[in-house]
Amino acid sequence: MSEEKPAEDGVGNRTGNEAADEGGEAAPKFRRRKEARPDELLDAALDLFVEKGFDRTKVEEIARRAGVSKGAVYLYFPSKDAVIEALVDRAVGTLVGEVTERIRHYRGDPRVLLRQLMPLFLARVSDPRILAIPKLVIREAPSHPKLAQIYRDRVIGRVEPALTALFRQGVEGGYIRAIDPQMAVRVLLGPFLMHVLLADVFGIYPESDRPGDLRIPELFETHLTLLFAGLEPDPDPRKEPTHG
Amino acid sequence: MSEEKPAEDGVGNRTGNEAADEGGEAAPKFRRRKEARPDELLDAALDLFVEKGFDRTKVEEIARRAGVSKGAVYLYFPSKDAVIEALVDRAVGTLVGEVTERIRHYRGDPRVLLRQLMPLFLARVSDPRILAIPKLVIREAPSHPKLAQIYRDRVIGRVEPALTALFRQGVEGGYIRAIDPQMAVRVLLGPFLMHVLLADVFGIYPESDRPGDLRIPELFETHLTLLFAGLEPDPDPRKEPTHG
Amino acid sequence: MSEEKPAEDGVGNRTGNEAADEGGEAAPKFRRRKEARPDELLDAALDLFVEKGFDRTKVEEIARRAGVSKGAVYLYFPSKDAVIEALVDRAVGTLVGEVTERIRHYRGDPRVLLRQLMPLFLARVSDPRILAIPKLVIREAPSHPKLAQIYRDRVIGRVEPALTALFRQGVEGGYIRAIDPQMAVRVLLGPFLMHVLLADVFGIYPESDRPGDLRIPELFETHLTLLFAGLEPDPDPRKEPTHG
Amino acid sequence: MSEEKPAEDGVGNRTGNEAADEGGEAAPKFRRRKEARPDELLDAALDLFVEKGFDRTKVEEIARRAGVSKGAVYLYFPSKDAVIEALVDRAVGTLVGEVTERIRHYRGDPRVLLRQLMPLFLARVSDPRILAIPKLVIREAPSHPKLAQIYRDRVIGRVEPALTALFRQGVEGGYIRAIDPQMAVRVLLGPFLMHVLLADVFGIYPESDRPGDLRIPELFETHLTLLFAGLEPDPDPRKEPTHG
DNA sequence: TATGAATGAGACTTCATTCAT
DNA sequence: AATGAATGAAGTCTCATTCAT
Repeated sequence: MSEEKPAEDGVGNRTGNEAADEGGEAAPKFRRRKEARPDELLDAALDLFVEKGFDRTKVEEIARRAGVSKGAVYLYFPSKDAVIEALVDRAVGTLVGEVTERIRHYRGDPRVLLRQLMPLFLARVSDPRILAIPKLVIREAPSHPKLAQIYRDRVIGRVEPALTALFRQGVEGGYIRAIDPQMAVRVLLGPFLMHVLLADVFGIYPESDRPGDLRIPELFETHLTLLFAGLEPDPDPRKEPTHG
Repeated sequence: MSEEKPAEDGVGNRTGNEAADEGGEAAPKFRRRKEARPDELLDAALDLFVEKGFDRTKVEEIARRAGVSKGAVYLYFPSKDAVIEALVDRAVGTLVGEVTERIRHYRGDPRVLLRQLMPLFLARVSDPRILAIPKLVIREAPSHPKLAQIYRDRVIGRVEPALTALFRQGVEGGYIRAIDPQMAVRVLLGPFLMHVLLADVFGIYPESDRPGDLRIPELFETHLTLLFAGLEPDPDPRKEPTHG
Repeated sequence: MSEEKPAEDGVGNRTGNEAADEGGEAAPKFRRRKEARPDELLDAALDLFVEKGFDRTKVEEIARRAGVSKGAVYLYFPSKDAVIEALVDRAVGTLVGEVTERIRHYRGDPRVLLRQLMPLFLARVSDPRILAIPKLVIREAPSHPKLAQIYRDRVIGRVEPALTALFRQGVEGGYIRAIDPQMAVRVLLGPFLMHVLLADVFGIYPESDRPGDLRIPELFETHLTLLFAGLEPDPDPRKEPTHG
Repeated sequence: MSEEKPAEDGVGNRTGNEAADEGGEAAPKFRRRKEARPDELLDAALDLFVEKGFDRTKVEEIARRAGVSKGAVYLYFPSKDAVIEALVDRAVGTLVGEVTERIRHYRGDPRVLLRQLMPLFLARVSDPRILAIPKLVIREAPSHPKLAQIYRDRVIGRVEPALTALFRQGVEGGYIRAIDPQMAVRVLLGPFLMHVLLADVFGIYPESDRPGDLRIPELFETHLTLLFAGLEPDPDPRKEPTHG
């Protein structure tokens, strides 16, 4: 898997050129940054949408945070709706293609692949700017079906089937317990969603030395330990304990 | 646990008296229903908020759906904000007290208690009107911190610590594998959240004969099988407890 | 002049039967007070109109202060506008007839008559409930021309010409200095208006031991001393001082 | 006293640039007049407030009269209340400082100074736009205490004490009759107030060739003649006439 | 390309008035 | 006669979008 390719899981690829602005090349003092403008606007919009929601964010605020005038927004985007759509569009831009391909072609114990993919996923989940996109989509989807559609078409609709297939072949190959592959995907990903929303929506964080610390690695550890142990094929069905 | 007590888990207690109204007579015009009005309005508002979001729902729409005029809404609620707050307030009204108490006082293998509570939780999760509330809170929390606060104070803030304690004593008693109790709560509940949001936000349902079927029981089955097996203490340490 | 006749100058004749209500006669405990209702409503309305202005006073407030329901107001008055009109109408009811007649028929030094009328006028000006009416009219006249009309037709339009005539005959008879009679009326009455508005609008009261004391008698004393001395016919025109 | 300084008595300083606008060119459409807009709006608002009262004037009317759209009002004022406050604020802007200082430092017969100030005061009282402000304040004070406060702090609260002091030193210096200085201020100013309100509220004007003529000079003449004669120190107490 | 003044549809909220009870 | 729930017109204020400069 190519780690050097930026944002290949399509969750986010912020330009991150804030510091580079007047950077390397010629860089005249008042250089126009035509090409950067849309990205700066999207960055500003993302912050605000996450913070206050789409409807409560004014176009002027986006402009102000991006350092341009209200009218300038309309030079780059035909409407406010177009901004949020472009936002999600940009984030899922380079897409998850490579990873899903890798998952789809894998044959063997799913746990082995999942363990390999772990650092990548961990990195994604730990980056607030990347997490912002699905959180935004979840929140605004009802009023912006297009967002849900984009995200589904380009991210979830690809990852979910791939993971489902991964579990299915794992079951069929006898590598893991015989479970419903589709449901297993929910089990695999759900805890992270819960973890993030608990913190984001309700401010409920795990106990930690550092305030606001999500302790993502601990979640990974706990979750994968449980899941991987649970996935172990039953060596002797008669011995299986029945709880409750 | 008293199943006859309505809505004791505080997730929702809709009046459900739409048909009852003033009893058996001849449907008394459209006046003098002071008692029922607030609930009718909240029902209407819930539908609309879930469907289109708070900001996109007009007060007049709420009124129209409840069969009254715009002004009537303000006879019962001082503002539009008050409506959504009352909505969540009503839903968490009778509260989760009993269940959390039961969880908190339990001693033994957590899996046994969780299995017992399963039907109750399953019923909750399967009722769209009950699920609507947390979905609403998740969506509107950033613009209505009060909602998040109510839900945290009355529901999550009680359930989460109780479950954490449940796992903790399970670990300490040697009934289950030594995992981080807080993270285990995310693992326990996350899959349901993921399942519901996948369907709600992206329209991604598990394959099923019936369209729109969430197949909650299958999720339960898969999730608990994996989780319970995963929780099994490591057989090696000879210390293995006897479940059930 | 008959001092026993109440409110014959038409500035106000509040019922003042609040205490007498359950008074003298049979007085059953829950006696309906049909006839008193309108007056009670007007009393309540007057208080509120003076306090907050007509537009800012709600019909329900009037009703509440009068101890009845909102709907009851409409049993006695066809509209909110009708209330304020009835208010002024009632106040100018018994009218200024007698006094104006007396003024109109007087012949001689105006100062003599004015001195005689002083106690009556002083009583009027010192009663807040009576003063409330002209203050109300002044304030609401632009939006309720009818009020101004009533007050002009029944009070000012009678008093002003009478006083003008009084001064005119005083001048013609050589009793007082040759001044413009119409303007003299402004000079006669203006200081009281100024005094009252200064206190009412700006809270500017004369220095006094008692806070909120208008010290009306002192104003009378000062004003009449100056005016009466000023009215003295010039004994010797050559002696007249030239100031500035 | 510097007559060339505009509006130094703080009663009004309308811009009066209606015709000037952007200078002599071709009337630049209806845009880009940021500078003038607030004053235009205030002018429009003043007219309407005086005509119909604050509560009965719609923001859209103010806008229309100023030749802009409803929303434009909110570019310059945060609320409708702010408009009326700015109105009074503007009017009392440059303030009465100079005049009050002059009054306060004067020593001698008050009548001499008052006679000198007469043209100034006459000019103020004769200008409808200036008179509009106190009339507005009187009317709206109960619902907008801030207005009364501004006007009291900046105008009346300065002029009244100054005039009181003027009379007091006049009495102490033996220049005028021994009267209560505070009450004398009411006597001095009241007739003008009465005159103006009589015309404004009730449409009662002095007889004149020109309809709507206030005949202010005649009022001045009559009032000052009476007042100044009345203020003359009693040359021989025994000779004082006792009327009534 | 960029600005920001201006627009005006539309939302929330108020409250005089009605009317079934 | 009295109530107070209900109505809906009307008003204040917001903000996405336009466009002259």
